[in-house]
Amino acid sequence: MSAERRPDLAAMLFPLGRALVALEEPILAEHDLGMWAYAVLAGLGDGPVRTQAALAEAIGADKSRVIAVLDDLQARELIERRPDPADRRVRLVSLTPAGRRLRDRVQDAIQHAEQRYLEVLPAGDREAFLRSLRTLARAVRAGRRTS
Amino acid sequence: MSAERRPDLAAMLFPLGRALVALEEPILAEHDLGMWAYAVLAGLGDGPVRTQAALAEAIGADKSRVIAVLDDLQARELIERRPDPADRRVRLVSLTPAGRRLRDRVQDAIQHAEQRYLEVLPAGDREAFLRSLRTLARAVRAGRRTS
DNA sequence: GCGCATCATAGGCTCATGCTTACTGATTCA
DNA sequence: TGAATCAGTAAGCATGAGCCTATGATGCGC
Repeated sequence: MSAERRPDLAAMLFPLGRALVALEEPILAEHDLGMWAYAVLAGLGDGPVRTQAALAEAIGADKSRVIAVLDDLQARELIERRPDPADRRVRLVSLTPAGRRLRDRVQDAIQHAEQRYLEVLPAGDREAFLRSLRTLARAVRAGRRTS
Repeated sequence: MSAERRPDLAAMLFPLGRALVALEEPILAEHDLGMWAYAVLAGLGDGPVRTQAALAEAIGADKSRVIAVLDDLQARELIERRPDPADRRVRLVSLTPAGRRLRDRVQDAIQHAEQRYLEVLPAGDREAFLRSLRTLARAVRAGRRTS
């Protein structure tokens, strides 16, 4: 047991991630949302409003790539983009009520679908798994900042 | 607690995966290995020999994309590619002793680096997390086959 | 007021990926 | 024997991601 030969983390995480994304795709397609669009909606949920560059970085997207997504979401009245009265260089991005509703609906559907995967885990492990994932995700975000 | 608002699994898995890959890259570069090359070396470890198409599918790569990788690994005498005497259409791919040594060395280095991430988890959760990951990764592989 | 930094935006460039087609040699089956 | 199938190989194409630069508008320190 000294040298437990487990597969590398990345070797297990990536197929899992791909499978999860494949799970999300049909759900997002139903609501005419792309991955990035959904990432924006979900990312806006955490904080109330923010600046666009920060939003892009928060969801791990390229600054220039997010703009087209925001344009589309704005045209569909799912988000609002207003110039900050305090600093008119930045745009305050916020969810509209419709955007909030859509995000909730999609997120519910996705998390319901995810249950199918989580069900293969014993209840105790499932708890610990989700807790660990959140801890690690937070650590990654923190690491990005300091490095 | 009825509606626990956790982030979607994919939203946590993907940044983690990216961070893990970023962790591996410098280690692989030290040994002149690309991601796919390492995936092949690691993938060959499980079974003793196999057919190329099966290998490609096992590591989630495209059949045509793997060939160049195999060519390179073979040129460096890390793998062996021999026609199967039983069915001369297929090539039996196997690690050479040098290939096995390299894979072990790299895998040790990678898993050592991964510890830095796992350390943020309490010991009990870490166990459950790794166990869950393996279970889920297996479930994904199984799901790919049946669907 | 002037120069420098910052934000949003736009465009382009490169690369890896996934997908597709075609060709060759080998096998299997009718 | 002949036809269909299959593994490996090679090449091409479309897509999307990351990255880098430029521009216009604004804010801030000097």
